[in-house]
Amino acid sequence: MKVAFDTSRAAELFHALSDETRVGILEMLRDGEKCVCDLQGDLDAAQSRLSFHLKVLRDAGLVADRKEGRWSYYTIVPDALGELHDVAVSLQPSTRRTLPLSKSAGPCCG
Amino acid sequence: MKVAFDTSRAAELFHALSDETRVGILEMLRDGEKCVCDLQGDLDAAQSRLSFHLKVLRDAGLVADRKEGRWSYYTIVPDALGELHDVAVSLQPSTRRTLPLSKSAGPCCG
DNA sequence: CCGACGTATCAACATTTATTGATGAGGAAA
DNA sequence: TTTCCTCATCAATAAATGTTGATACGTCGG
Repeated sequence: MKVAFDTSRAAELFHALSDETRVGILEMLRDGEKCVCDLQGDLDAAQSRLSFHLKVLRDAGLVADRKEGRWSYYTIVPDALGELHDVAVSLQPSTRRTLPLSKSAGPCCG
Repeated sequence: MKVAFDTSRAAELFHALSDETRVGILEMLRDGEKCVCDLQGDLDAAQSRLSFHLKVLRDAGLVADRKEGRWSYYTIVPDALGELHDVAVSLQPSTRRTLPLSKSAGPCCG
């Protein structure tokens, strides 16, 4: 039973979220579109720093941006969070698992 | 409505999984306990490298180890994957979200 | 056209993380 | 006891990542 699962894509998603600032950004975007200056206010981050982290999220496909006048608005990409969710589920131990002591004929490394 | 959500814990979990080797380890552990040498065989990793990544996963609480004779057996900690799952769900955009054009009185940065 | 604004990008630097090879600790077999 | 096996840890180095301040680019208001 092959797992519908791309290891490197999974790592890419996790990597994009491996920073507290970036998780904070997603938390804020949870309830709708925000421009950079909104985020800058709530998180306490310099503009270039925020821009950097937004780029990381964008490159991973977790957020999308939209330009309007001089502002950039960011939103969550729901599909990407769907992927994340699927990975979290896929990693859960399978019910049909090798029992700890099933190797009674001797230890591992046969 | 406060989100049951610890940003720094979330980042910690994601960080631990932000590496392809470590995701690969969890994939293998999905179907049961494995000793380091088992992992070493299937993933193609030097022993000290594997030990390093296992430590990262262990420090994040994602795996647990058990010593038996000269072997160390590793297993997934289901609760940690539960946390991961919860975070993935929590990050999904709320249904009650700010509409993109709800700020009709003018752009952001009030 | 000019200056202010919002944002992206860049260069330089600091910090963190990963890899490798060597060493050490504890258990097991002879 | 001696030696081998499995694994953890360390030191050194390499590579990736995050931060800061400066600069550049497009847009808007005057």
